[in-house]
Amino acid sequence: MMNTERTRPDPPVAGRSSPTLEDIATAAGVSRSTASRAINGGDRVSPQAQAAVDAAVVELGYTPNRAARSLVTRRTSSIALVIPEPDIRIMADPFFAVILTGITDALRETDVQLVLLMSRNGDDSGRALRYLRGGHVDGAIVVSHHQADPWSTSLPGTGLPTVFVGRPWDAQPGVTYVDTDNYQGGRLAAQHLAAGGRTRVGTVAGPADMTAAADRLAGWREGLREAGLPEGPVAHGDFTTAGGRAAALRLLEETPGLDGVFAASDLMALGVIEAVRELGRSVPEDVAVVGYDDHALAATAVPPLTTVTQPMSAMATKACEMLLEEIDSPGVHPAPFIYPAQLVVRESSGGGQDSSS
Amino acid sequence: MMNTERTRPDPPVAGRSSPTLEDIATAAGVSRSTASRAINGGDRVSPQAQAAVDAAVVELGYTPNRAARSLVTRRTSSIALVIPEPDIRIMADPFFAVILTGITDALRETDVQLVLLMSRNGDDSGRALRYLRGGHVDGAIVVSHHQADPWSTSLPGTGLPTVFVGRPWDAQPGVTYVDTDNYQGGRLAAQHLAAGGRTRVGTVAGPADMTAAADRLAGWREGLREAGLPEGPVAHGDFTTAGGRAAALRLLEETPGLDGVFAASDLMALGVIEAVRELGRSVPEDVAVVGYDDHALAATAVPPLTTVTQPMSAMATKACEMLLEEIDSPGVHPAPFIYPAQLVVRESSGGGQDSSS
DNA sequence: CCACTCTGTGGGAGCGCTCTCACCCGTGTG
DNA sequence: CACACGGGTGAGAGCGCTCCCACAGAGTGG
Repeated sequence: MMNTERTRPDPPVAGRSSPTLEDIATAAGVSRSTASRAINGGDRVSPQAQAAVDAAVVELGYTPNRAARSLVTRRTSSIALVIPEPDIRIMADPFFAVILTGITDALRETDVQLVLLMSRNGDDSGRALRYLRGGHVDGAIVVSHHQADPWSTSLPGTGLPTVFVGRPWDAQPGVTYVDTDNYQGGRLAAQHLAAGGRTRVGTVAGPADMTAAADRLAGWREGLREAGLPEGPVAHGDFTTAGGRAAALRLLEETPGLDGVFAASDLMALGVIEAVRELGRSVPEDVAVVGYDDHALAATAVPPLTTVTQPMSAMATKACEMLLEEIDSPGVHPAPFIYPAQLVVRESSGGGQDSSS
Repeated sequence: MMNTERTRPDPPVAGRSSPTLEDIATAAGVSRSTASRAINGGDRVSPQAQAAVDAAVVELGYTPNRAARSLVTRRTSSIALVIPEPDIRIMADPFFAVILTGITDALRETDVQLVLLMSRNGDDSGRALRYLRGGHVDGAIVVSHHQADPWSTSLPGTGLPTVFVGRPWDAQPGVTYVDTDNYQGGRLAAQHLAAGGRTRVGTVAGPADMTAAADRLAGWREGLREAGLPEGPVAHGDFTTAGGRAAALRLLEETPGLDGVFAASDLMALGVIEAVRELGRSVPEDVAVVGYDDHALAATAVPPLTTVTQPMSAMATKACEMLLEEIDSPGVHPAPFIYPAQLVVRESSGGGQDSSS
């Protein structure tokens, strides 16, 4: 009646003394070896033995002790997600939760756990690096790679399977990554603006030290060249709305006659729209705006944002699958996987009659 | 044939054969026992031995094998962050990254790792529960607790140290949690609106199955009562902008004369503002709006949002600290920690001349 | 009929660590 | 001078698991 909670006789901390493999073996009337085989996908196990072990597992509520298993297999059944901390603060909104769900999806059917590794600039990345080297995880997914980050250079050398989300700088052959075709995305934006009759266009690019930003900018320039348009002004933002707004203000001050702006992220595009309005001009009538990401906010923005898709969740899932593959067959380095870029036309570029409002 | 599986001399996967404690001991000229003592905060170790071991550790780049240590100590040096997956998709923006950084801050000086555990509704929470029970982590932080979630009832019984961020339903005495004074926050919102001369007020409450939402609503009602205002209409949203907008439209349809709305989150408040404008009315002139969270977006919204602060990052840090404490001294259950609510007055409620724009 | 293979099984070693225990030295005490 | 005492140390026993190896028995083939 008092529900005495057992007053804690056993291990004071995590994991009240749970049944061991030995217990299972005894209960099933087999040896520890056979029990182990039965539990680990039973090769060379008779149906009776298998059934007995299965029953014992259920009855005793057995969970293999990861530490013990890990000690001998030298596998940890966990992978790390590495994120530079400044990024999470800044890019939190569009990026992070989506990546996480993507990874979780890929991990759902495995028993692999996700360990989060946030690294600050400088010293702290040494800490993270040491952790990764220490064999505490079987592999790593690295996200949001800046030029100054040590990951792309120091991680592949350690032999730790690593997959980058977004092409890292100086990607050595053999380095695995997942990305979208940012170059093509930038090109599509330019083509779209040109096709809409815009002639004085500029761009709010992303941080110059990220490949995604650099590629989008390069593609954008190429697209303009192809369309016979002048290159136009470039301002850099930090992928946030505030940064986009500030960059757009610089752009519009420099080139007041601008009639089209390509922002390298949807959040920045939102900032661009703000800026344009603050200057008493309208979107898309006076200035067409194209974003990037196809973030959830893009469709509901006012006006709805024309944007280039970037299937973040799918990319994360893919990255995770590639990592698991690389872990399972070491030495194999899957080729980079690049998702095609795709333009979603909505009203912010003046080209959309698809959704009325 | 060529690539015969066994040509690989050392562990094929993570953790290329790193030095063991034995290696350190040999290098330092002491026994394994002494090396172990020296490494683990050396009690009863002579200065010379300590120095020799320290030097060996640095020289060989030794990292203790967590699995081996964990096997004998029955500690894993990792904690879980449990998040219901639907939440992360919905509440991603304001919530998640901030909590994560808060936890990371608390963990920075420890060697404790964060394992992410996303649980779907239903079956999957069983999976997560089994993992938590399995002794794979030393403790858990549970976030965004809905009434239907099994955590508050099933986790405390397992003896696994657990801290909730946000008071769980049916919080038993002894259950540890961190929260803000949501009741007081709701009350402040009501008082503020009343003080601003608003008389026909309504609220866009959060999901009825979350304590934070329920408490804010209860506080709001109490505040109205105190101010002598009628209770006014209530609509429920899901904490998102779109949900807030929809709820506000219902509210304004039901009570067209509304001159003040309290939204239980900033995102919903943004949706309320949208809705008000769609109906051709203005904020704050026609309708005053108060949000909740003091999200980054609140300050930069147009108009800047009056809101109640909720120090999410600090709460997460605190929760993590309490968890570590509970892990270190089992049996001790820190009392719930409640942050006070605080109103930040900006322009959306018509009360703010603080920030011009 | 004696090799063999091949399936199913159990014994045992050992992964790298912590922790108990016994031991060796000082030094202090009766 | 014998004794206890306690700081510093090393040997050894596992923690729970996987995996190698040996071995029994049932088929195959020469």
